[in-house]
Amino acid sequence: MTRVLLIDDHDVVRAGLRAILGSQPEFEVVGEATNGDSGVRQALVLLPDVVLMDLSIGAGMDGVQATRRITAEAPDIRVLVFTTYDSDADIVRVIDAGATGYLLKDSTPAELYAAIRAAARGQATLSAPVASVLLKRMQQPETALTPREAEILELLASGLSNRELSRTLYVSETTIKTHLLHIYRKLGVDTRSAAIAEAGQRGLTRRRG
Amino acid sequence: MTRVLLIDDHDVVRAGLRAILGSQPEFEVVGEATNGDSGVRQALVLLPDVVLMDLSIGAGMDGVQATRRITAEAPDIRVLVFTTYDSDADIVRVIDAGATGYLLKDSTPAELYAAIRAAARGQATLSAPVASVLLKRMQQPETALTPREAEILELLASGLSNRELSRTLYVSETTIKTHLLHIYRKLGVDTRSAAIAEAGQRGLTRRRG
DNA sequence: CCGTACCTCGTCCAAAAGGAGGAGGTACAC
DNA sequence: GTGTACCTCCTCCTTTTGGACGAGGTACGG
Repeated sequence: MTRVLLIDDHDVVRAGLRAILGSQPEFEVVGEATNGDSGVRQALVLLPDVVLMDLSIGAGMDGVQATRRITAEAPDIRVLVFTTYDSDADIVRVIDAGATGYLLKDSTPAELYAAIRAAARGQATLSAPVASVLLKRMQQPETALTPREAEILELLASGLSNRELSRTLYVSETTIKTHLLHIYRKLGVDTRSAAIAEAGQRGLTRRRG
Repeated sequence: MTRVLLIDDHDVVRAGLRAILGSQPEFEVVGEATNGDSGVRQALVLLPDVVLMDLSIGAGMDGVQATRRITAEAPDIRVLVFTTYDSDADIVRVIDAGATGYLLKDSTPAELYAAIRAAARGQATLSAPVASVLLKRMQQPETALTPREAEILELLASGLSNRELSRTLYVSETTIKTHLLHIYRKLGVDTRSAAIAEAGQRGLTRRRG
């Protein structure tokens, strides 16, 4: 029996996961949470085998932070990211945060079962589009953004100035400028506008809402 | 009994909707489709009271086109858009295509029931964030971009500098700057980065090949 | 221990962009 | 004709970015 904790702020998605996992005797949904704080708390109390984590869980602690907390404080819990976007930046950051796998929400039930089983055994699973993003990145290592750079690019793409970036991330404007220059080189551009456009092309942006 | 057709390419979402609607005797899920073509065909055959339509249903006919087809050929069917994004452009386009309502996927079951009941009676429903987008737009009609401004914003969003814009459009940099200032005021921003981000949010950008 | 990658911060300078204000031209509706 | 909306261009000024250095700190694997 594999014990699963759901962290997702969409009622419909949680209901779907309950229905799909409930139809298989090998899985048991032991808890649900709709935000990062509650999710982390429940994970540490319930100690599930696998956490199914949505990355876009709204206000407060986001999915990446929640993943980091859980894997840091309870290394035996496997965090399987289950989300809508294949944002390049998110993948890098959440895997860096300790996630065991990354599934897109258009996965079939069979893929979901397999991924949870694999995660419970500690094996990694990536959705095909996600895997291809990472593979492409391996083949062209010079374009690989570091986690920090990916984070900054994502904020950049939401329209922040250097000053706003520095205050958001609690570092100096100089640091922001340095990161941006590195990002520009890796993206092959020389203005922030082109970097934002390129980020959009590469699907590195996050939608609001 | 309200007969509902689901059009969504996510297994998990369809399972969730089945579970949530199935718990209420007033609703019956009479069919499911995972793409626009199949969805339109089923709608015209099954003649449900309400279609729950995801806008991002991948390749082929998209959600807006499918909505237009269904409402054009079977005006008695109410199309309730049920999707993740509150993209400004999508909302306007799909309502123009004849959708009766627009719900975000983070709606609660109660909101979903109410919206389907309302749609079955022909009444419109909009999620709060969606309604606020439309209201804001109604209240500030001066935010409409002129054709020239829209053209410049689109080029801007591809990363061009003022000089590149001026050369592309055969006008002076001064002219570009003037247009940009007008665009900034209409978009409520004061930097090109924020304007690009805003353009992305409003779906005003074009993807290059 | 050493090398490497990453994140951080600094200076100095040049280029680009933002902002205010004015202004001439066309096209079109009333 | 008058008014309005739009596109075009100008000057003068401040602020922001981009670019080219260097450099200290941490973390990690060989």
